[in-house]
Amino acid sequence: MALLSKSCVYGIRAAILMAIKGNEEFISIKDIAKDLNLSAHFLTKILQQLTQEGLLLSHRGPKGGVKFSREPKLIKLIEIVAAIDGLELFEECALGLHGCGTATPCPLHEKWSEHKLVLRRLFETESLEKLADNVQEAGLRLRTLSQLDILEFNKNKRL
Amino acid sequence: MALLSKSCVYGIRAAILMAIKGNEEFISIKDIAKDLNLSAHFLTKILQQLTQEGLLLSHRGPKGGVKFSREPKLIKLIEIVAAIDGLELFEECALGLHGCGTATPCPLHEKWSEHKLVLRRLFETESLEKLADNVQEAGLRLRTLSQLDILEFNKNKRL
DNA sequence: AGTATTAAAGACTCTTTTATCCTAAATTAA
DNA sequence: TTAATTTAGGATAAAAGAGTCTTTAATACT
Repeated sequence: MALLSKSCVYGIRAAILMAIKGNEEFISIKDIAKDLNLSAHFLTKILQQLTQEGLLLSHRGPKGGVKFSREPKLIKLIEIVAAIDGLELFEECALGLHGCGTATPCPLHEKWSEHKLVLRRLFETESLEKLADNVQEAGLRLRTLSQLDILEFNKNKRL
Repeated sequence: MALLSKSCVYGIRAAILMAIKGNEEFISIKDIAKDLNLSAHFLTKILQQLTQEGLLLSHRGPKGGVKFSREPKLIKLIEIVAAIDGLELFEECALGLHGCGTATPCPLHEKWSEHKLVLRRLFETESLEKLADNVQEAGLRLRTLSQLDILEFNKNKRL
């Protein structure tokens, strides 16, 4: 099991890339998909969810694409997660017990509910702009690396 | 997305129940399944994985069942998780980027790798015996609650 | 020896997630 | 108005996860 679904991490990667490109004009989903090496159709579906949640504005036709409805500075990672995976991760019992809570806790309840808060705080704290800055300043990555990419990286120390 | 797969939480619940029952004799999987309100066949598959990993001993035939290969005191939660879900959760990049690491980090790498350690520690710290004690001392729960169960609980403050 | 019991193992089904493909609708620009 | 571009949306397919069912193998007890 991973922490986040694939759809969710694709959505996050796309959002960070969009934040890097600024939020002046609409950015075509096809271009984002090409940059991230993802299926454009699939990414379209994922970003549609962000549009429906009001996180993105979309525009059809030539010069169309998507852009954030607010400054990326103000958008926190948890908003992307909430729109795609939901907040279950930050709210549910680790043992999946429905009635788990202070009144009727599971044996992990106390430890896990403490931990959930920390995890949630992490996602609430990171803004897209900050993550975008990380990427640019430190030359961080958004794409998975193929063997070829790794060779390339070793030469240029950058992707 | 949940933190752990259903198989994994079923395995954990079963293991805690087994720890509560002590580790003297083989316990029949059917009985465990009945107690936890799970499908016996499905639980058999899950516990098979724990047997194959050497966490459990199994025995066929009358008076057969499963028991821990070591004292439940010595078995940590993370061993169950490792056997069923694997350690991916505690080792992988939050954005699912394969080459992510100190050399070629993703924008979340630093924060998440710090956090992964804390999460891992949580699962490494909790022993089955301790969780079993929690359940017994505080009257905690291992089953999901039906509406009927909740009424029952409100009467007796215990399940 | 025979029978009942129990885990192991495999076939199979159902659901969800992931992914692809095609068509429709909106929009721009010539 | 026509053509090109781009998101929206639905149909479909493939893969993984969740769950059921049947058969087989081992074992204990009579």
